[in-house]
Amino acid sequence: MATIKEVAAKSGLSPTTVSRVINNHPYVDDAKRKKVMQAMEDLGYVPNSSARRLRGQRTNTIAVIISRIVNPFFSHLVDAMELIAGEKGYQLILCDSRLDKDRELRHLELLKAKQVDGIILASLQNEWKAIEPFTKYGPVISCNEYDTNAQMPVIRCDQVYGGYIATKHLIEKGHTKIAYAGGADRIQLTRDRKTGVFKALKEHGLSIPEEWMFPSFYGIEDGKNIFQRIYAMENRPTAIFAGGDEVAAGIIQEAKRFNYRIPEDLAVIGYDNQPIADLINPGITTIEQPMKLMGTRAMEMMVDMIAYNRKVTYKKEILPLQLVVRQST
Amino acid sequence: MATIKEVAAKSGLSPTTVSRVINNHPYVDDAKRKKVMQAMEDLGYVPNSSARRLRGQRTNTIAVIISRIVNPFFSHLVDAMELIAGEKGYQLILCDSRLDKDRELRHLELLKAKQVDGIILASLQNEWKAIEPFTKYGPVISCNEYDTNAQMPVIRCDQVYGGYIATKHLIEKGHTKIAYAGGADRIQLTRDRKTGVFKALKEHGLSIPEEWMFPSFYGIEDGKNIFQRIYAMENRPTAIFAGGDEVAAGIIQEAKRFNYRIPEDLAVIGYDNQPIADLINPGITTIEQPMKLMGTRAMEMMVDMIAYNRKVTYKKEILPLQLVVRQST
DNA sequence: AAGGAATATGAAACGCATTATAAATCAGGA
DNA sequence: TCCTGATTTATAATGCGTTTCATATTCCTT
Repeated sequence: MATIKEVAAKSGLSPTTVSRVINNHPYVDDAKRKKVMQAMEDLGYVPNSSARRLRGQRTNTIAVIISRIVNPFFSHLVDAMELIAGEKGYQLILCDSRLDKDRELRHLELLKAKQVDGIILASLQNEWKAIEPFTKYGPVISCNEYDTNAQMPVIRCDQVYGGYIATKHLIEKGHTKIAYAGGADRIQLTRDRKTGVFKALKEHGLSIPEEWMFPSFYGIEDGKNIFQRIYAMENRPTAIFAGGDEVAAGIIQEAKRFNYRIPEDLAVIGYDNQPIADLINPGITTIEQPMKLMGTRAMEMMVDMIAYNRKVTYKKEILPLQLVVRQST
Repeated sequence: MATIKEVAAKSGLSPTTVSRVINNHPYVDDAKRKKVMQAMEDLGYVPNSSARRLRGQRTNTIAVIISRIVNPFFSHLVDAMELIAGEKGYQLILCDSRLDKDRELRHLELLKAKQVDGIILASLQNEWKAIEPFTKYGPVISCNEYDTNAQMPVIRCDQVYGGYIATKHLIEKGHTKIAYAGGADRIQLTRDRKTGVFKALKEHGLSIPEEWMFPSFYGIEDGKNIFQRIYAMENRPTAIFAGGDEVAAGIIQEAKRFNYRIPEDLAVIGYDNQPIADLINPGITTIEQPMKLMGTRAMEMMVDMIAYNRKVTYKKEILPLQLVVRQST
């Protein structure tokens, strides 16, 4: 309600001086500083954010685009980002692409309108070609998801390695009949995981028959379906690599319903190490992704890029992945 | 980069006309409208959001304050809000109070600085007295959480009823030795649930010894602790009301580790009907809260209040709760 | 004591789009 | 033909802090 002018009038000083007080500039007489503070207090004055943004060409706001906030993986990622953003004095705009290309692009427009200082992409439905034009309006970095030929900084994990150690673990447990249930192949992250899986298999002279490949499956229901399909087979796998703990959980739940023993009849390995992995019985052996760390680093990097006017040329940061062994394998 | 002036120059018209084109005002010659559109296209012009905010005194941004985004209850709530906000042309700022009073108040400051048009409070760590001063700066409504003597609109569920039907269910299953694990009593929602619990008990001449009251427990770990404490007792309850599915899940997991049979040795009822409730074994009997609906209605109400300049005097909206029976009772 | 740096303050310009006001043009009615 | 009202466009004011520039003091330094 009150403006800087009114504060100036009330304290008998100019708007300039009031502004100096607000922004902790030096060169303000102590007595006058106190007068201004008193006037601000009396009027309940708070600087208008829109005016500051317009003048300062900064919004102190960062957008994060994820694909599904109800996925615990993303909520943990966002949780870490929100914490750091707050510490650094930024607001966080939450944008959910809902796995939709156009929604994702619409959210990127925030940068053009200078409504945010930067965007963290933890959803990557579009190709680099579609995203690249936005990068000239401000910093854009990707987090978790990635695209090798994209020219943007990225914080992610080594998915090839993740697929590799998961499969290696199954092989070491004596399995040779391994099935694969991953996400869509159009996503590089998924492709890389698959590469890791096959790398491990190859090293041991193994492979996966077409019948045991289940692409594009995500949720618990999908997991249940997968088990149904396996159950109907004549030649069944003895182990399965699932590209997510939710899918793994679905497989396990359904398997139990059919009195299939886990891991004796079917070993299941998940991915992400989400809370459910430790909750269901048997616990899911899985690949832990450092979501907190990823969110933290991504936000820190973004804040740095904004501060240094994106002259910082971070390339990429690859965070560690590790196997968490529970009872499902 | 480009401003409205440059567009005006390029199209040989005034900023006013360009503005009219942008805002679809009538009274613009068709030929000129096209010229302007062409110029905007050529320059890749997008109106500066900060300038529009300053001039229009509107931000098209709404903040939602929740207490813990990693709690599936809140992520579903936020998911619904984000969807509606997007449909109505608003951005959503995510604020996590992390169960901290001061953090919550700091987030409320967004309204004073006119950084948002309104705030949805799905976290309520502060008393009405502390929140009330903010309401004169813009619409504030509460969602899920509430405070009966707060003078603000609210979208919530009938928690007394929830506690009542949950407990009634346990009693109908033949239990008389019922324990209670809720949240902090300083939260009205929790107090009301407790009131419902005791109402049902009283109707059957039952009560809960002090020893079986576990206040202020929230997560899975808390649930595990609670079981430990029960297990160490001489006189153990045969059923427990947990104020959240996570706590219920923790209790169940730990109980299983000690070969306690659920529900034979200990019946457990949760609250929220979160995904885990259906995932773990045995499935958790719980009280379903309509999170999607709550989020949707809260956002719709907020948008309406902003549109009608909060002359709308919505009072409160109470949404249905219902018992979902699974195997844990 | 004189010159220069450091300190202190205000007037005015600026960031960028919207809007109020004014003015010009044109159609239709008396 | 003159007047009224609808249509079209432009100039200037506005929203509200921050920053530049100019000016005035005070404090050192040699």
